[in-house]
Amino acid sequence: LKKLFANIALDIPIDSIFTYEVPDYLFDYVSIGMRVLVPFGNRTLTGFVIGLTDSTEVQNTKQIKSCLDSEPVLTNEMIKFAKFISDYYLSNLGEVLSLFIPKKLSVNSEIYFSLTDNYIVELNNLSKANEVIFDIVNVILKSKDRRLTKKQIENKLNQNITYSLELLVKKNIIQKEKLYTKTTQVLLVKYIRNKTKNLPLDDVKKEFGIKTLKQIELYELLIQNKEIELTELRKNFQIPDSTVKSFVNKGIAEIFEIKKERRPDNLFEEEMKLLVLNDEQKNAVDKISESIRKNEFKTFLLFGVTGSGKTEVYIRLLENAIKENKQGIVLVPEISLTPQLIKRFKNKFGDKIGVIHSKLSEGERLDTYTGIRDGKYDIVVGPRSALFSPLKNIGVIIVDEEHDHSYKQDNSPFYNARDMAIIRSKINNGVCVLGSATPSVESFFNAKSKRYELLTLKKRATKSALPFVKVIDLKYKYATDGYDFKEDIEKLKIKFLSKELIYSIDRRLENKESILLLQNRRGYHSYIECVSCGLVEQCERCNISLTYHKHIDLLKCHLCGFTKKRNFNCSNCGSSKLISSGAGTEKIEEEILEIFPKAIIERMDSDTMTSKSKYQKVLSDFYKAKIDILVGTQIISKGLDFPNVTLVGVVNSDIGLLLPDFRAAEKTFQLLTQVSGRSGRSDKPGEVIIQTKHSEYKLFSKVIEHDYDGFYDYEIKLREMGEYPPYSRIGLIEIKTKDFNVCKEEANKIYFILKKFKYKDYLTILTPSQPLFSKVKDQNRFHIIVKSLKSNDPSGKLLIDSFKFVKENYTKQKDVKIIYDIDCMSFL
DNA sequence: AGCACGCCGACT
DNA sequence: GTCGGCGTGCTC
Repeated sequence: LKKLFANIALDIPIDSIFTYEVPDYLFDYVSIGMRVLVPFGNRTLTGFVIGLTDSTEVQNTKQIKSCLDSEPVLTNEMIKFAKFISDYYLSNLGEVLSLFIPKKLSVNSEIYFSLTDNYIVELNNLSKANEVIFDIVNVILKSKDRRLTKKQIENKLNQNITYSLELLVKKNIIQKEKLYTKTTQVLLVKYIRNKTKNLPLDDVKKEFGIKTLKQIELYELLIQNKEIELTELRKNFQIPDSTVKSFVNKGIAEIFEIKKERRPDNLFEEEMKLLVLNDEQKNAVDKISESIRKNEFKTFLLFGVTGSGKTEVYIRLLENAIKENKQGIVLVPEISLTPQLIKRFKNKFGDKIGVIHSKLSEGERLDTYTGIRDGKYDIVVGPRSALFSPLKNIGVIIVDEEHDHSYKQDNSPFYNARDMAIIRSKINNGVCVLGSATPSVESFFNAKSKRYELLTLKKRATKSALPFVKVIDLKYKYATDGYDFKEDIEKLKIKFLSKELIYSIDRRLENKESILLLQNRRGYHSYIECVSCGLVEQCERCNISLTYHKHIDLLKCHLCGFTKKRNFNCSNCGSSKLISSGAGTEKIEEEILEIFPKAIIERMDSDTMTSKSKYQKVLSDFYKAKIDILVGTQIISKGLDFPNVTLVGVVNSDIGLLLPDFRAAEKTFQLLTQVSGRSGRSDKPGEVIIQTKHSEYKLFSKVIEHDYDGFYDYEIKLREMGEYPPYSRIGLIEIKTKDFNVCKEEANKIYFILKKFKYKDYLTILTPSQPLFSKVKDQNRFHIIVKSLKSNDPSGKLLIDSFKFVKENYTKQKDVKIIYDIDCMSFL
């Protein structure tokens, strides 16, 4: 008798594929790309079928329990793509494959504990019962379905209960049951319709004996409408359920269900503008569209200054792709996934576009997913996760703001969606378009070396000029004395705003123009220092000072979220002489309000933008010029297009500039250029005022001149000298554990394993070091950085193999966490 | 990652 | 003997 085996990838952190036997009844049913339920230890897990064979070396294979899909949810293309990611980023294949499927669609088993029917009797029989036993019984009794998992009980009682639980099971007081996790379901909406072939009311009265007012009302409604939603009957027509029920019982009407798609609504309104492309835009659209038409894999770098109309180019490209019966993905950084951008795409593509973002409900997520899979949408817009959309015929993948660091996932799998967009395009013989006003040094290097085709948009689409940028060095801020103010601001204790900036704000307010103020730091004061002993209040769990947040009157850790009350005396020496320094958005908002008490000011940072609607409201109000000044973190720097903004102020551009990161200058240049681009987008000329204490840095003069090329030329030389990307790949191994010495020891062990790697001489392996945040959430951290020159190792294979070598040879100690991060973005 | 199993030590 | 805390090793 012939047997069939399936290779199954599971979403668990084990680097292995498992082999299961396919039972007879699934023989003709199971195929590659389907999800199946498999027994795993004493659990049941959802796995992906990635291969079928008729023989196996594996002994004692178990059988697949059931098949979850009637047709594959993963295509060969997706599996191939996932294999690449799994190999490149050293992550488990099942973990990568699960990126293609909404989490809540996976079925897993969970063991629940509930009370037996005669638990009271058995409890009394118990020779000696301790407190824990009663606690467990009580907790289960109080729970919703009278059943809980072990973890849930442990969380409620705050103690380990393994033994007592097993004892209770043995004594027949508690029983175990295996239940499956609930998956998100399709939404079915109930409708009612006439069953009497629209008999006139009088006949129905006679035949079915209806008489009450509500019944007559309902019948009239049924004649007027083919079908009505039940909730509508209740809400809009006040017809009670009992009336509906009586109709069903009498056979006058019937109830049926229709699948309803949950679509998130969009509050932002913007008129649809008819835009004519300029020559540069037209050229870009033509060139890229041609490659799309020819099924030619190619990567383009669309380098367009802020306001040059990149979005319009994207829209035309997608239009052309649809004409060729192809589909497209648009990746955007999460924070620029604004209602404004979505609205623009929706104006153009209407119902053909699916939007994904982090604030979708589970139901909305599922419906968007099935919509994409069933071919309802041709375009998907979303953050990095949208790269895994189940489109069948991808012609183009667009990565907007390709330089943005949010494309890199900061937990496993550590993929960079920008780089993987290129890979997925290649697999699909499609085109990848990287767009930015401030391309990453890596991408621009690739364009210059002809790996990508460079397309440049130098002109602003609206013909408005680029804003006038001025850098003010706060070391010499009194040089700007002599302005004539209506109120004497000398009397106010203004610490963070230069007179020049204040003066400009004043002018804009007078002209009823809007102002954007960037302060890339949350909170009120960044730290509190004791004058007597110099102690800075630190987080108890992290190696970072605490930030004071005035609106909640608490000190907050920006790494772990820990909060504590503010002390008025130094916790070290007891001195009451404490000084606060450094300003966050809260403090800036307050200073502005002191100077301009009549101005309408909103603050936008992750503390205030707690909900989607709040975010939409502020944006919408700012667009309609109901807000004069918007103060915010980098959340405000990208993608927003507000015609009334004529002044952008950067309160402190040194935040981030002085960090020990080879990309610090690049990041600052990008942030300043991006935020500058928000100014003067319509006919009114824009102005930008940048405050710094380090105007001697090269990047400032390049921001003033809007000279990306100049900045690049300067920066690329530093990269070459330091053997940094794009000349090399950087891999990071992070070792995390509670105990400092253990952490150091393990880091050294791994370092010495790396030193035994066969091709170690081709790599630069740096000795283990403590990162800037050497402790986070009570975990000490060590970093080992490995650089691999692309001239030696073009595909990165050597670097990846060296990490694989560590994985194979390092035996993990308990509680030590190891992270392998290829092409890491940050070393902090 | 879970989970079982088994060893050990503390406490009646 | 009872109870709870870990460490170890396995999962097709």
